[in-house]
Amino acid sequence: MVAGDFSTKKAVRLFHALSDETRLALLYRLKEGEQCVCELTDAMNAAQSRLSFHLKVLKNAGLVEDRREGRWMYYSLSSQAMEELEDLVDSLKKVAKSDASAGRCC
Amino acid sequence: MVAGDFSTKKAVRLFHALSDETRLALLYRLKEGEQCVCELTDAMNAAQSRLSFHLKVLKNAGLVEDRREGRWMYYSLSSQAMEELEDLVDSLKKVAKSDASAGRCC
DNA sequence: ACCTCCTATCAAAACACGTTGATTAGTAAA
DNA sequence: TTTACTAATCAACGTGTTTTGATAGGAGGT
Repeated sequence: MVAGDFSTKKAVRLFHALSDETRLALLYRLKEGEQCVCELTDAMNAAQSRLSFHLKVLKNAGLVEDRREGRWMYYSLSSQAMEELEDLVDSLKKVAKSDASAGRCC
Repeated sequence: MVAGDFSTKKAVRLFHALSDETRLALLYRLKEGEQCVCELTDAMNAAQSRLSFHLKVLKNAGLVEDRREGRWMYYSLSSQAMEELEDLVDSLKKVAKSDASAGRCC
């Protein structure tokens, strides 16, 4: 366990999903609201299979949710994931600033 | 630009550094305070060159700082990086929740 | 100077990841 | 049913990352 409710694996999946330019760009687009894949491919000028791949990574990390409407798939940010991300960063941040290992080490 | 003061590349580097079990374990150990590489290799039962590699990744991302004292290298968390990380997550989190794309898309 | 200790760096191998273009699946309209 | 459209999946390729064991550098001690 890394902290609180998080398994290390989940934390790794979350951070990995965030560690890519294309995926960050997708997330920032989705901040504007729900969008379908075709809107995203148009706006980002990217191959459909490429975005499909990245959206899947984001979905597996829990960062986005999808919804079908007719032929279209709509993606949106998961606000729950954002909370989790914040918690995770908090758990990293809370450093006791307990100055240090007073003794010699090795 | 992804947000505020961050270049996308910097954000990617930061998240990439965080997206690995070994590196997260290192960070959580360093929360207890500054430690030298030998303490970390002992505690984590890991090859020295492996940790050296991961500590370098963390350092390049700005997440840790190092300090030489005699033969030992001491690593510690960078509280500045933690602030930056928090800002970055904030910039992702602030979703207007502006409901959505009213119109048809494609 | 020599030896020992701690750590960084290197090259090679193993592995994981992202891109591409083609195919498949599912939906809707004609 | 046939056709058109949107999106997911697949395999192949190229690239980047991680691990490993060996080597080199730098600091102290003898």
